Amino acid sequence: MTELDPTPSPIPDRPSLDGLEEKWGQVWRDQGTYAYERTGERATRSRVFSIDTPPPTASGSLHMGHVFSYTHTDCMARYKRMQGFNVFYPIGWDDNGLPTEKRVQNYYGVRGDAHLPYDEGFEPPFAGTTKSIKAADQVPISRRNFIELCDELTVRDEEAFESLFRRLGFSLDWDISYRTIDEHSRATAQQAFLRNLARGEAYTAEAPGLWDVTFQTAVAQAELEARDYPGAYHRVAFHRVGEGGSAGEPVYIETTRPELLPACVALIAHPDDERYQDLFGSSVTSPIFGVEVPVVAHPSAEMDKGAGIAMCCTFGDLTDVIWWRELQLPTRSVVTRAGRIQGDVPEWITGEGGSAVFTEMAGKTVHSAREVVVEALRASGDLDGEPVKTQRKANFYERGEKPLEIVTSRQWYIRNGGRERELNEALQARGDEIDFHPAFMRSRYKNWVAGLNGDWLISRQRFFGVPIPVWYRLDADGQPDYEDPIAPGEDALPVDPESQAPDGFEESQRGQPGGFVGDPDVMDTWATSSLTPQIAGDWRGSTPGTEGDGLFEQVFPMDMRPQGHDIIRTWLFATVVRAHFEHGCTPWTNAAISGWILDPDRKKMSKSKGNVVTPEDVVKEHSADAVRYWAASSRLGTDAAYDTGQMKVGRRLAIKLLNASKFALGFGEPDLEPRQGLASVVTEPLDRAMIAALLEVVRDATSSFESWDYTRSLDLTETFFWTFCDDYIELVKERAHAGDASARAALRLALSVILRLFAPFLPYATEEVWSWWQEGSVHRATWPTVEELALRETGEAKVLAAVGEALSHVRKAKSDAKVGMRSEITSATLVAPPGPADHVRQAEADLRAAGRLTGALNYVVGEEVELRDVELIPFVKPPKA
RNA sequence: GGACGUAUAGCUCAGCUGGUUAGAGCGUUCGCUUCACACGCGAAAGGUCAGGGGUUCGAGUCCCUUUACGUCCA
Repeated sequence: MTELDPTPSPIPDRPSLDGLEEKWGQVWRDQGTYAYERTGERATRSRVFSIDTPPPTASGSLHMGHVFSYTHTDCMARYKRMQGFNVFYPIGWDDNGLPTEKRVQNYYGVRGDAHLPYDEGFEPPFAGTTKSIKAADQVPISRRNFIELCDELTVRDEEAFESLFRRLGFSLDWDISYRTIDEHSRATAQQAFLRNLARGEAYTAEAPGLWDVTFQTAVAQAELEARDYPGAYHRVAFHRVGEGGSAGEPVYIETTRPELLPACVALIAHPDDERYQDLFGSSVTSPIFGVEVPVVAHPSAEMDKGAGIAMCCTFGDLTDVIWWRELQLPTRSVVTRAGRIQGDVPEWITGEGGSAVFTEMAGKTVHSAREVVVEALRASGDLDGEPVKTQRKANFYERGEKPLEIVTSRQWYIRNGGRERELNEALQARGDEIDFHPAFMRSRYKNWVAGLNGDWLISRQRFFGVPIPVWYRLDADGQPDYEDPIAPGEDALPVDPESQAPDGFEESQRGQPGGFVGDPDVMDTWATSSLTPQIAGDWRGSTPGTEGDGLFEQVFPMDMRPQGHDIIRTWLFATVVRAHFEHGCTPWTNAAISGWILDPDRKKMSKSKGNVVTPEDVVKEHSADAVRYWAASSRLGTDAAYDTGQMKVGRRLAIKLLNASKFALGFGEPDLEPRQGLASVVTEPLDRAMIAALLEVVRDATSSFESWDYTRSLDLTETFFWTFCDDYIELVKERAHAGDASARAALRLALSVILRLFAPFLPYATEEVWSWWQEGSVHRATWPTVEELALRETGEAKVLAAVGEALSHVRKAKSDAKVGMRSEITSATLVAPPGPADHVRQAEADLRAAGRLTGALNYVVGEEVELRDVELIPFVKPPKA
């Protein structure tokens, strides 16, 4: 438990938010205020609230979206902590993968090249000193040098995040941290993979797949982005095989990719299409290249699009892959992994004319090759009309700039229900076991799972990632045996198959016939980050010094997964897949989905639009409590505008809390018998009424938090607080000043509760005020309960409301008369229904004091409350002495 | 084309299972140096609840439909 701060802080003369972040940040850090208790009676599943914190991409830029969603999580974490839970709130960094590689390339001006040897004393040409560098100017360095730079830069990037997160007061346990590239994460990811492999959930296959030519890596379905891409329809003539093999009647197809003509393996039309009935089963020849291909029927051909008949190439798009697989067509690839046409004339092109055109295309990019083919089609008369420009949808890697090609390669997959109905249904059903907040986010999950059309491709041909932990035996000819990979033992993890030899082999046998090779690939980032509960919770039980403390059983399945809705298809789904296979359950019971931050024009904030603000500056300008207030004012699942106005409101609220607290405490303590509770001396009707109203707030604010609606909790507390300041304090200040125990006790009782209700949202201001008169941290105090507000005689909340309304009419009278509030009212008549009138009478003395009603106050029964026949003496400021 | 969401005051948003005269904050206007706060206090103006239809004694709220916007998937 937290030790008390030994130095009491006196109430300052002029309370301020300045310096609170430094002051309390240090105290929380020193005292371990938010430390998870790994041992002891609270270290048990039922008393733990565990959070699967999103590991930010350290190489990415800090933006308001981080502030937004992490604040949401922190409010829940703080509430649960005050509810008595032992909160497991780790911090992780997602630093492996392509984003880091790209940043390292640009920052240092280098490029990884697996063929180069390690250079021990390598100094990069730049260090953040260049804005952008062309690929050609990047210095090629070895894989190991490259990884060293990745490590170096991510650590630096993480410091910037940590500094911001600490300043915002996120109650993370900084001692429980991981990086998705560190040894523990690599071992965990490899162990999970090897278990998937052993159970048959991971497999390798040689298959056509999406390939990014820029990054030279395979890409998964979840990383696709369909974008508009300019293209042109080319109407091209194929020919029926005529008498004696001569070119017969033309059959026109329309294609946006004529350069793939040499890769054509069939023409496809819909089986019901009247126009092509007589062609099905026959063959046609391709123009220029003269390759004979069959005309076949397939239901996914679109009758109403173009000519209704399409050419199937290996491979132009994902439809080609489906046709190729389902119709068992041959493979005739011509595009290489570099995105260029292969050099040799393929064996299926035999004619002289065709070979000549192909030779001209060889080595060219697909774009240039297209021009060659179009020119040849024009010359041969097989291009009908001119190309018609169009906008087509093309698949892009989400980080890439060129459309993806489809190439055949050997890759690793994890089953995810994209090819098996039963598994798909089981994973959809997992979605029903998770409470999504808001609930409609579940349909995003289900839509995605239901629409999967392939397994999860996890291998990447990159550098900075977790290596796929297997080796392959080489036969006598030096050919690898992919069917029976060699796996390391779990105790040996993590391994790097590129630098370590498998058991039973010597390093000298690497690449030798009869020896072995290591798998050169790394796993996709998601293949590691899908294991954040296992990594943070130490599933392997291998964190040094903590072996066997049973942490995983304390925290798993976790209570909460916070994240954005854009990564439901990736991070959320992938995590479910891993837990489903490994643990047979969902990884968490709740998924809290935050929205996005839009700029004030309702556009998504992004660097390219130049509308990004840096969170550090925002926090410095408005204060952490203010920025948190803005974030907490948006409910889960809703996008929010970046709104400095709302931050100013939060700042004013925090300052008001300081000032009002100082004032309320300044009246002094009530006289109490030893061990007498504050509640026992709250006897005046108005004081009891205020406590009764507060009791309702406690009840509703608590149930709101329980239903994950922290925004409502904040709103209820805030609304009460303003009434407390504007009406209640105004009404009782004279009585409290005079020493009345009921008022003084009520003020302190209410303040204690209000501070705790605000604590999850405004951790700095509440902690500051708490320190003026209470022991320990407000953040380890217990969440307020209805019981602690139980008075000897229960109050009637309506009394405060009625007196407040009467006071409001008094103010209006003065405001209408344009006189100051200090003006005295010598006579007035209050019109009110009997109920409210009676309520006002119960606290008439307080009303008189606050409203400076010195003379007669008459009551008249009426439907509407109003103040009539007001006689007042305008207050005149006495001349300065 | 499909799924999900949104539409309430000039702006940002509440309004939960249908029930007085639709609320808040910001902004605007007017006023007040009230012994915690001018980063303050008080007051006021401001809405055909996107359009249409239906259910109901009663609809911002439920149903149907149209429109617009957003996100995701084809």
